[in-house]
Amino acid sequence: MAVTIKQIAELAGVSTGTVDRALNNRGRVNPQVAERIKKIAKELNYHPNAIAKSLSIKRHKLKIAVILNVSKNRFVETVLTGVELAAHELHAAGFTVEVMKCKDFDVDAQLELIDKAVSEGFAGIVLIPINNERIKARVNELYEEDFPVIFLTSIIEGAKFWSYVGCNYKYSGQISCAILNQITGGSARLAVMISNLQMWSNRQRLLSIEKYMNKEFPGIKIEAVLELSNEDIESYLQAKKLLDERPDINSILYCSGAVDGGLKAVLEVAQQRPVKIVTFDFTETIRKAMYDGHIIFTITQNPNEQGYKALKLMSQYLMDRQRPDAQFHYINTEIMIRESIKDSESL
Amino acid sequence: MAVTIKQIAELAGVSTGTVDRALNNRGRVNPQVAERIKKIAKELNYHPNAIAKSLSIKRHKLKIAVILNVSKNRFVETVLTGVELAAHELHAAGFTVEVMKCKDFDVDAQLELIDKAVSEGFAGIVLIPINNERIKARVNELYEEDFPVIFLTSIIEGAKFWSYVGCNYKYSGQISCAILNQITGGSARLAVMISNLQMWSNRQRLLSIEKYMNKEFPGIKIEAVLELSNEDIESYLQAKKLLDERPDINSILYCSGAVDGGLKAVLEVAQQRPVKIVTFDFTETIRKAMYDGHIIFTITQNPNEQGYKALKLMSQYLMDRQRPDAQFHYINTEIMIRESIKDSESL
DNA sequence: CTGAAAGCGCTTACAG
DNA sequence: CTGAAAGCGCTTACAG
Repeated sequence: MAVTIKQIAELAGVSTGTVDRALNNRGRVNPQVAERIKKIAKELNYHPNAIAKSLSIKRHKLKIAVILNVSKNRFVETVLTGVELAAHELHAAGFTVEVMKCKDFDVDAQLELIDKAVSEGFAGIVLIPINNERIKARVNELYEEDFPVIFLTSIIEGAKFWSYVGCNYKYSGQISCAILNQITGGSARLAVMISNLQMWSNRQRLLSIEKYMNKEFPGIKIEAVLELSNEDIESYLQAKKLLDERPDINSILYCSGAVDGGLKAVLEVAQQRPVKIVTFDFTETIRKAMYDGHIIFTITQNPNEQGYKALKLMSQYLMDRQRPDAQFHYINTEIMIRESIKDSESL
Repeated sequence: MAVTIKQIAELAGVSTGTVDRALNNRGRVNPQVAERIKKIAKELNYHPNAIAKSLSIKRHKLKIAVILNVSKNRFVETVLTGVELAAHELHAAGFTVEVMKCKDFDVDAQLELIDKAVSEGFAGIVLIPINNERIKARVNELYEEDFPVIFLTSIIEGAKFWSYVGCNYKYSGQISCAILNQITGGSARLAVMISNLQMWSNRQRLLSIEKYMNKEFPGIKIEAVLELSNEDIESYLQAKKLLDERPDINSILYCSGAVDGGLKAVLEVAQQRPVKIVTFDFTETIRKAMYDGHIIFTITQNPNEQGYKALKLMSQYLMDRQRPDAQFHYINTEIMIRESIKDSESL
């Protein structure tokens, strides 16, 4: 059987409590003794039993806050599914998870929720951050206080944080270029439609697309980049206007899966003239359009897995009281085609 | 906090031991008392704490056998990675996992390993089964004895088993058709190359491809179906011969990712004439050919996740002493393009 | 700075 | 058929 702290305690001639304190750097132990204990643990190749750890930690009732924006955002809704699944599992290990919602881009509301979480004794925050200086400042403060914050889905540039869990925007952008290249035969007039470019995630993706398309697929010309409103009607009008004014555009990379309005306009235009469409994400609207054959490929970033992973990671931090090595935790980008839908439903 | 057996015991006026016996149908408890306990548990919406369960079960040292064939099969090697990861995690919960390897299609060897696992007191078997009557008979016996067997990757038709963990061959076949349709523009002369058709998995996939292609993409004609040897040189010669004899074939669905020989012949021919290639699985050879642009898409079935899931499922059976509802546990089929490679490496 | 003891929730010999 | 008790491995008040 595996090595236990009891064995280490016997070998070191101390109690298990002391071993625990030494191995977990809890202080209140003679440095020399700690040294000896650590050495023995290393020699024996000791690995703590995570299950026992969880069970034991139950008494302390650690609380985790998940702060996110949710105004009709279908993407975030799916993130929440994963959050809830993880919350359920973590419950057995003694964690309490509270989801705190605020409106999109409402900086004051997000700041308030952060302060609330801290003052109410939450042990860590999982955050879909608004890219804003005030929030950045607050997050940096927390970092200095050693308060764990995990950025989910997006980050604030220049901010200090424990981890990022989300999509690798660089590669998902490249994948979308390659797919578009395939279905257009390497030559097309392209419009890229994307959400709020204030968000790091959207800017990353756009940058990646522009750069990679130019370099690898020069036959595909980016004729227009449209920053869509987060609002359905507004984005519908924006997209409609562009496509009406530019009849030469014959392919679209729709990067704002969460916003239905613009997509509606795109699908309408596709009825009138041949347009190749590649989207991101997998919403109800996209699913339907794929079934009907209007969207050929969509690229998803597993939002529910992102929510799940972020919470699991936070629980690890809190249990081990230290951050893992990696700061960036990427979630797999997936390519879906009409036929993938049933496959994903059969899981 | 959540409901515990202690609370139930108090309400029912019995000891926790009795509650445990009643709730887990271990017998040795008055039926009426058991009834009452179950009723209380239901009313309180009791859910056992899986973590505590694991920890407690540690003393019993349950053993799980994983029996599979491994003669140079790159697919199975990846399955093993997942098996090992799960084995590592299960170790903390008191399970011991032993991997028993036998040669491809060696029925006697597989039977022997099954008997060995049973006689040596293993609690369950995860099996990549050979599609054979004698093995089927043995597996059915085990089923009658309530000995848990999980089929991994493939099944034996007509056999009785607890669960299947693997790919949904029907949908992965359909996905490959749709991809081929996209990259050929809907018209092609196709050769399908596939491994041993004695295996249920391969037969399923082929059936799905033939049926779906005919129905949805009539412009793509299946000109040849080649059953490849499992052996590199032999399969190389087979594929070479077909492609030399049939210069009209301009697209290939290569379904035997695990066998490199045939693929080598395919890639050689692709140097000489334009051939569109879609493969299954993601081996070193396929990775390289994708980088070089010779293979456009490959379809993977997450072999390591299959190994992982099968073992996790078995541990659940053994802990809960009952099988879950679902018999078929499908693992996600993924579409990969050249640009997906880096993304998957960044995980 | 250190140890003995209780506890997390569940399971199981053992004694009755 | 039933209960009291010990145990899985780790953590933490508490007392010293």
